[in-house]
Amino acid sequence: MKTSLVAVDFHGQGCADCAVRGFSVCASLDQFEMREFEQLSRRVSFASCETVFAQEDRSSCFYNLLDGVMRLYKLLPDGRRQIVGFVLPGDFVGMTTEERHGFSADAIGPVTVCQFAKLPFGRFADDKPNLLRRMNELAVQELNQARDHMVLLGRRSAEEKVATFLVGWRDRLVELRGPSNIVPLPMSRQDIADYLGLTIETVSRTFTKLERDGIIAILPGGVSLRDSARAEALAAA
Amino acid sequence: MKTSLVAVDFHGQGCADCAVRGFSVCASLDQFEMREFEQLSRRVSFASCETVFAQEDRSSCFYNLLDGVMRLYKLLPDGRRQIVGFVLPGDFVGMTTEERHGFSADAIGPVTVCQFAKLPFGRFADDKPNLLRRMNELAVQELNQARDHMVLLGRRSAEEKVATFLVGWRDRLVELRGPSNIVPLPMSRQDIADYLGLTIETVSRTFTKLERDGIIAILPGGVSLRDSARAEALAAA
DNA sequence: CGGGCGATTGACGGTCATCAAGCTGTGTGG
DNA sequence: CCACACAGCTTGATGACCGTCAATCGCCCG
Repeated sequence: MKTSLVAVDFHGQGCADCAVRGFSVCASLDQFEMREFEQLSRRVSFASCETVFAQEDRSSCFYNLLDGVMRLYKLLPDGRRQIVGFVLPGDFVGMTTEERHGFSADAIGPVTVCQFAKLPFGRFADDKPNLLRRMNELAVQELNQARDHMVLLGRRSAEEKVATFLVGWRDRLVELRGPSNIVPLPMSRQDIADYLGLTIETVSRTFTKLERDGIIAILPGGVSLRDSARAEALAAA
Repeated sequence: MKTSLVAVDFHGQGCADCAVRGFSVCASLDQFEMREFEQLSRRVSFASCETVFAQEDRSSCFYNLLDGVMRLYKLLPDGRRQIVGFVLPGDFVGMTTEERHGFSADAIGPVTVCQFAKLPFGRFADDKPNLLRRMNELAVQELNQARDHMVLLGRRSAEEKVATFLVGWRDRLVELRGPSNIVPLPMSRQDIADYLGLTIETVSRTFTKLERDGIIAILPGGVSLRDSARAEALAAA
């Protein structure tokens, strides 16, 4: 939970060769805007488990994940934790008009982000309807995911929760890296539990049940979807 | 669940005297933009329990609630329901870039909305950064609420859920109608249960428990927060 | 080899869901 | 005015699912 930076590059090393150029916010910018935008950004790396920002921090920056995985979570005063999302490369994080973030973000494994100071970013975006529309699009998309997750948390059984998570996580990785039924799980069982509103023991038991039923195979660092049709059925149910 | 319109007024009867003028999307518009905007909108009323739009409908309109209360919900194929939010006057609903809404909205009691066709609205907004920013603001606000609700659904006990709901609902009504610890509850127990991820029986039992403990008094059509400090403590916990 | 951490498994219990009455208030019709 | 019906809510009895507590396993790394 230290928050020291591990590496800093002022003004990135060019957006042109950025891995997430095509599908993040910046996709909405033209060549010239891009050049200007580049000046606002800064590449920053974090080591595994470092906190990128915390719930109570003043929200002075936005982040665009370039590499690695992050978890976003909220803590109750007594320490209960709810993970509200996992972040993959290309995802835009921290957008808010509030004074403080309202949730924390930390690195699951080493992470590189593209960081923007909120104020100059705001000034830059102010007269760029295409960028504003793109940000709207992203916010609405996240809102839809959030609502889907509410259904999961409020109305689904442990088995459905785990299956839904695995299928959803696979689908996100497929978008990013191409089709495969091998699903790497960089996050811990505790993270999965806190994402699904379960305990670590229930997650573990459910994994083994799914394995016994021939739906998945548990591998070191992930699972394989042996019977993705049945997994998807559980997820849809 | 009929969806017939009850009353229609083409081009509203003026935004100038609109009850929610001050705090909805339109707050970001100047006099001249407003005049143009007025032409895009249309006042529509719905009777109690009518569906304003359904999950699978093509998302052709946005809505601004003028009067009444609505519930937004998602249904699983087997009929389980999760209410993802209650809508009060001034709230903006239906914003999406997707083809279909993804959730349903229906009236709890009679309702009046200000309706916009998506396409002309989009064209109108396209070159109005102030409006786009305002929409961003609203989307981000909703996203924050959604995340708070995830914590509630995933990590809180029945008693905390109910207390949090009552306090939160009171606070929203206070914003709208001024301070009071009388909390009208236009929605049914079933609605509350589906919002909190509980059953109707658990909600009912929890209400009576809170009453026995002197925290609330159950009134016809609502409750009174007798000991709002303790209610808030439960909600914060 | 031994320490340590994360994951798994087992035994047990509590919270909340389920099933089933009963209650209350409101509207209807005689 | 009362009987009746009906819908929404409350209450009770029971049990399942999942949380809790605790022991063990497996693996990595010193």
